[in-house]
Amino acid sequence: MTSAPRPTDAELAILRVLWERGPSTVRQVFEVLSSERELGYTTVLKMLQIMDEKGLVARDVTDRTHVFSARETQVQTQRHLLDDLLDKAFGGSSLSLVMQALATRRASREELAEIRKLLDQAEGGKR
Amino acid sequence: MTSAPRPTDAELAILRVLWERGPSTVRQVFEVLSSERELGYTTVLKMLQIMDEKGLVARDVTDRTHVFSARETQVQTQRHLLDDLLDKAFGGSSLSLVMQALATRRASREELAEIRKLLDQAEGGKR
DNA sequence: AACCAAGTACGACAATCTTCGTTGACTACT
DNA sequence: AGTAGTCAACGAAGATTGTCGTACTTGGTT
Repeated sequence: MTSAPRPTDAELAILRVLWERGPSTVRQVFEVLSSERELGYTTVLKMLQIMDEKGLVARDVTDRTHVFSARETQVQTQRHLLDDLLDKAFGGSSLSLVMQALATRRASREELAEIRKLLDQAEGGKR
Repeated sequence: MTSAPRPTDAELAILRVLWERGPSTVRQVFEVLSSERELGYTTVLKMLQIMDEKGLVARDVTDRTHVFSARETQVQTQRHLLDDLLDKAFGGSSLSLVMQALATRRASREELAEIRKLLDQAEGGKR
């Protein structure tokens, strides 16, 4: 069996809720999502059914009201998505990816300092 | 008119060729792509027609054999994709994105130095 | 003028994505 | 027992993606 496929945008929105809230019922996911945008309860349900089939989420059927949880951690998924993007759009060059990421100007000064610290560690560990 | 939509995987493969080669005919793109994997000439043609409609590529109709070129530079597209991913999967935190990127791939010491230099510039510009 | 190679356009198709409406089952309360 | 509310399952519809086959067009060569 191949590993779980890349989540779509709508699937990612659901995963975000699962990562934040932890294991949740359809209704709980629906509440969060419907407060952000218009969508129906059954839409979320169907999404979760599909994501279950794909192996993106796990489903606890113990109670009548099923409980869903993300199968991968947010970090694992992030890594996969980044890896994918690296291949598809950056020719595998993590350097240019990082450069672009820093150039978006969305990084605050604190974040930059944080990254610098990380760089120190990375270089230290390489010695 | 909204800006060009996010290119799909197949579209990115074509854009890669256009970025490398510069403005190209369908046949030229087809040659490159079909050497990597099996696909038909008309598939590439159709792809480019769609990408033209979407505004991802420009088309020069002067000659009978049309010439297509990417409307955005590789860097611009990379930035958009990164921005998108940042929103959808990283909660807008470029810090964690960069951390993941650095953790995923073994960056060489030269690359790390390069990134450090970039950091200096970024911080300097913020002052 | 007739023909052929190379090009574009059109339409179709299966697969996937996203969205629901409807139905049937179960629960809890009268 | 009957009824109102909650829930999962099913099926469907419209949009997008990725892939071509076929048909039409045109410019160059006999």
